[in-house]
Amino acid sequence: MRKNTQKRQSGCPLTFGLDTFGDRWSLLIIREILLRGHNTYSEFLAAEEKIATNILIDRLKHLEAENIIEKNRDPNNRRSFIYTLSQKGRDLTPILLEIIIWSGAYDKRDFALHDVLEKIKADRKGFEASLISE
Amino acid sequence: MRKNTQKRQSGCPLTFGLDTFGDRWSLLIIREILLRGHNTYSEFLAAEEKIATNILIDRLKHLEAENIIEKNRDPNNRRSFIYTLSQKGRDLTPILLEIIIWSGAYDKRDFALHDVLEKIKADRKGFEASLISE
DNA sequence: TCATATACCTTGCGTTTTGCAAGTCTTTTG
DNA sequence: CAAAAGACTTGCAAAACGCAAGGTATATGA
Repeated sequence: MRKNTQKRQSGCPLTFGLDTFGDRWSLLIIREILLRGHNTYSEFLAAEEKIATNILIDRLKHLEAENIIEKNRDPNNRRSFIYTLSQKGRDLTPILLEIIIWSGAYDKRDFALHDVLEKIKADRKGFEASLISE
Repeated sequence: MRKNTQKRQSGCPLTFGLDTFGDRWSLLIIREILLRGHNTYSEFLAAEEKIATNILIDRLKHLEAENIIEKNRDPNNRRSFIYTLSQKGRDLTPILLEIIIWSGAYDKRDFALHDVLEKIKADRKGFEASLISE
């Protein structure tokens, strides 16, 4: 497991953000929870980007340590855990939406989350508020 | 140099963004240009995060290949090159500002870019527009 | 109750990326 | 014309990543 991905302690808020969630996987996990309603380890594993199990568990632990996600037992299935976003995690919504908007403008292929982009275009503030408030 | 940091081709706009600028250094280079008016290799090297020379040149080439920055000779000093943001690069402004806002809320230490955060709080839209338009 | 499946991890190992130090090449300056 | 400035390049060790193969609980169906 990565050694806590050394924080650079530069005192810049951009650096702080990048050190906290700025790796190749953290925001994808947050996407799964925030925009797809996925909440379990196995749902995250099934995402189209195919995260490796050791990386996934490392990022889940890291995000939990940063108080961005919370881990609780599933009351209906004792094998399973439910990962949810904290307020700190939900407050990442504007960042995710801005990345989606930017990519929507410059990626001329694709489209997953097409519905999300449509919702953003239709009512950015309302959609954002619905995600941020619990 | 990294092998073009394989794009995951998942068709998700979030993935597209992360593949394009979502590493530990790209946004810091963009910060230097966008928020600090720094435009040269040696200015980037002098940033407080202490990027290594091989990583810096790799990211500059990558961002140039992605048409996010442009490289031109300094007309006043033929040793030097001037890196500037393209429109595509300036359009990353909202993402940077949202990260700064989030970190401003959750990083209870210190502060570089304190002036930037103040400007955002005072007039988010106006400040953002001034950065995005050339 | 016993085999099988589900869900969440851990471990080992080879590959890739990063970080550091040192060196090169060209242009400018005193 | 020697020294400095500016932009890289190279080599090597350390860290992070990615894959495949376990391992440990809990549930489920015969």
